[in-house]
Amino acid sequence: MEAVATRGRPREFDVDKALSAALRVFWSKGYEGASLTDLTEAMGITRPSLYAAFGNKEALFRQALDLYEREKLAYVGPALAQPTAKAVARHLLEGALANCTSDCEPGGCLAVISSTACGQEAECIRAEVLSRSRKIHDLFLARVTRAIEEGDFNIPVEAEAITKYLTAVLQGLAVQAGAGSTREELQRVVDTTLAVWPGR
Amino acid sequence: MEAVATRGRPREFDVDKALSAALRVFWSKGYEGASLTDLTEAMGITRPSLYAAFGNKEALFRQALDLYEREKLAYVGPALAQPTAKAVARHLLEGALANCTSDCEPGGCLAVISSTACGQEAECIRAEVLSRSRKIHDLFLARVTRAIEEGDFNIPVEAEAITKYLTAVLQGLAVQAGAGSTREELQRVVDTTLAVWPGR
DNA sequence: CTCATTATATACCGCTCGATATGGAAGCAG
DNA sequence: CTGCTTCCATATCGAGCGGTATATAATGAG
Repeated sequence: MEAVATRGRPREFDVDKALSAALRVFWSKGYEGASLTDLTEAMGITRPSLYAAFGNKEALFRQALDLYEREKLAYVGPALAQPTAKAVARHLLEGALANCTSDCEPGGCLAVISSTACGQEAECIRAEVLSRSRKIHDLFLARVTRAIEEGDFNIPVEAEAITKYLTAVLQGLAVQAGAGSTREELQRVVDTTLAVWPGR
Repeated sequence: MEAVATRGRPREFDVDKALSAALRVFWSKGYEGASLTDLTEAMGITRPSLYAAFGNKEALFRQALDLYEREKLAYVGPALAQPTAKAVARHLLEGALANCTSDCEPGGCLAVISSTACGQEAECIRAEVLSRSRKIHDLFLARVTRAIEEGDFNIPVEAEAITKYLTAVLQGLAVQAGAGSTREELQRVVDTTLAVWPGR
């Protein structure tokens, strides 16, 4: 894609590692809460290096968001491939729980953190995150629609309603994880959600 | 409580109305997202007047939080006084829904917005909000404990688990309301939660 | 009236923000 | 080696932040 420079001084840092470090900062502090000083210190590089490699703060965030979707939200695809609605729900809940309560990563969910209101500087960031969340929502909605046709539910449900219901639980998990709840406590929330799940 | 000044120039603005306006700004932009310029413009007063009347930005936020609890979270008390766990849940869900999707108020929940991660300037604000949230949580937990003793559930449940489960749904409602979901969509989430509720 | 007291209005403070200009160090082509 | 390119380090930019000093206007006490 991008031509490798054959001349000039080579980079002294690993772009992937730096982006990973930036992701962790955004994840724990949000877009506006993460200052360039926070970012450069965590990434181990200087400001000009950051701007040369990633463009600016907003572009860096988008690339961090790409990384987040690619690595941390990888569980969504296999979860949607489960054979029943309840199995889908279980995999989504367990995946979100693992993602939100990792020992070596920040608590909570980057998307939930970044989509809560903040200053107007972050409005376009908010829009970007909401747009990406909607895409995942639509995939989930299609899966639930199929599950209804396949008779996975034992009560009458609307696809949109059950989709947004489980999304709400997942978002609540993220909020509580960010607020400091332990994995054991959140595991019980997951178990409860599955215990009341209306179908197979 | 406070002695009325008998001398000096009288105030030209209504303190309660100004605080109400400040609450709306914090509610829609969060603590750090709300600048003093945003606040003073919405309140219709100047900076020195704000500092004379409320102390500083943090003190203003705490007073706005008091107002929020007193007026916008007033539904919690009556909800917990309902006779069955399901009625409690219904009143909490409907109250939260009304609070999060009012036509004349910002979307979402001030507590959820303020407890999501941001810069370190807001750390003590976060702690304050989390502390207050825990108090409400404890009231709710005690009510659920009583409901279990009274046989309101038709599956085996732990009080802490069901409490945090419903809290998660409520928080998810707030996140979705802040993200722009309509009241009709969120009403269906409420209905779904009640439809799968395990007991009376 | 005068005087003390309090509120408002304007301008400004130091600080941090995101973003850059500048100069030198490090590499490859010839 | 020279010449060119790219990266790193330092210092700095203008803007906005929370907060305030100062001066003026408006009231009641005497």
